[in-house]
Amino acid sequence: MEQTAPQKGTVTQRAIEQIKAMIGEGLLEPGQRLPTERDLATQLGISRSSMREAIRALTVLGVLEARHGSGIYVTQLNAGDLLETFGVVADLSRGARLVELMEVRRVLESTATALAAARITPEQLAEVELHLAAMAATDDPEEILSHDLAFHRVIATAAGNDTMAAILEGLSSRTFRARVWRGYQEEGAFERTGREHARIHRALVARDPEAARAAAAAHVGEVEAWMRSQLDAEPA
Amino acid sequence: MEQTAPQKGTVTQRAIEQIKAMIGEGLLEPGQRLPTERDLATQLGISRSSMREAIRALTVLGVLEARHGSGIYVTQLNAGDLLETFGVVADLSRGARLVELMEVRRVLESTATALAAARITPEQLAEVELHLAAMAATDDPEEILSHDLAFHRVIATAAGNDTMAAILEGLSSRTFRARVWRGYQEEGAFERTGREHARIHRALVARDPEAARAAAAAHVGEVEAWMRSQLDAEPA
DNA sequence: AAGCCGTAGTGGTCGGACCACATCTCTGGC
DNA sequence: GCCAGAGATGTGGTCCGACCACTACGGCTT
Repeated sequence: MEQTAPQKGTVTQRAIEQIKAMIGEGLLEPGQRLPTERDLATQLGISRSSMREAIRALTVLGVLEARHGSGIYVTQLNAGDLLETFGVVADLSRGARLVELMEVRRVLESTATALAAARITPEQLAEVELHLAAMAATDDPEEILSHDLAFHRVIATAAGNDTMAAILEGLSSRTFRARVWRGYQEEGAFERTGREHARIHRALVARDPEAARAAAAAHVGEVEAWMRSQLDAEPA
Repeated sequence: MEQTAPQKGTVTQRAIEQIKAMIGEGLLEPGQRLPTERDLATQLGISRSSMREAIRALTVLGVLEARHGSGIYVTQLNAGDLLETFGVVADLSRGARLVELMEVRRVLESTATALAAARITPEQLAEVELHLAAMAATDDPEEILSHDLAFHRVIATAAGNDTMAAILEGLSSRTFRARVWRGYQEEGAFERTGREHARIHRALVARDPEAARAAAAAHVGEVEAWMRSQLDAEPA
């Protein structure tokens, strides 16, 4: 009697764990192509349907990538691939957790900005200035939001920690930011964010990590404080 | 001609987005029971197989929960539920990204410990001391690891930011920590971590946030530095 | 030699059948 | 009358087989 699978959980869950384990043990390298769904199902002794569910699960986690007509591949397992799901959290959060997320962002963003102050390259600094100018040149909220995101993305990248940058990216996902901004910008917070961005930029130019940390913390803290007030106003 | 679905992406992906949107718009409350798989499939005009893949995807993301024989439910959407996937990232990361993750953990853990110093309750402090004593009382690595995790978990909880605590939890997932410790503890780092824990505890007792921040940063920083050296030693 | 086109192979979708489990209902005995 | 047990019902879990949509490759045509 061969009892290779000790019957724990659903077969799909088992398949997920097994594939994860294969990757963890290095049996499957990033970018590598997996056997076909049909073969995988046979190998693990389950039906193709169940195997497909397992693959779909690992796909949304950013571990696998399915290309129609071609095959299933292991992703590069970059921080960005794996942390994409972080955006889901931000999009589904409301009320108190939004504030908590902003607190996390404040901590990480200020650290990232401080690191960037020490490490940013002239090219990256030029890019920062480009987005800064673009924000000042228009009053289209959509465009401003777009450059705002890019502004912080460049800085996060310049910090040199891809993982941290990926997390911050998730905490700034488009729908998330759009939701916050909707009410925020209507209170004349436009020019203030402009000043704050300028202050961050000055700190980067001066290569002053502490000033950069303070400026970034204040910048995110402003939004955080506003959200806190909103939360108190209508605790629904 | 009704073209409700403008044909973008796979039907499964569309189903995932639609359910996510329903939750985002508040049509589905946390804890609420969804229609049956069969009904949902009919409503969205897709097959049950595809719907099941969508449900499975949202299940691994911690958004939905399927109970065999009972139904499908929206989770409480707690930070813990949604950020459980964060552990996957930690488990699948190697080499440089491990160091990056530790850097993120250092930043968040030091902040959380600082917050805890200001907010921790006597009960929580007693729990901290309990794990501290337990770690000193045994030399079984498994048990020490267990209490080490609990030690930091209590502190993270005491910080009052569930989201931050959930992220730190993911960054300390059992398999992740076990992998790091395997080589780490063999270098006489046992007593050092003991001293570091004691230092964190003293800062908490003294309700000194800055001392707590420094102690936590040093604690995580030690491991981080060790990992960096390992990375340089064998850049494979 | 270059481009076209057919074909085999792959993931994507579908429908149906059956199983395992949870829950409620109805029955029977106490 | 009440409670425990057996049954019926409905649910998610698994499997199968078929077909569609797309990609990639190779041979064919020009």
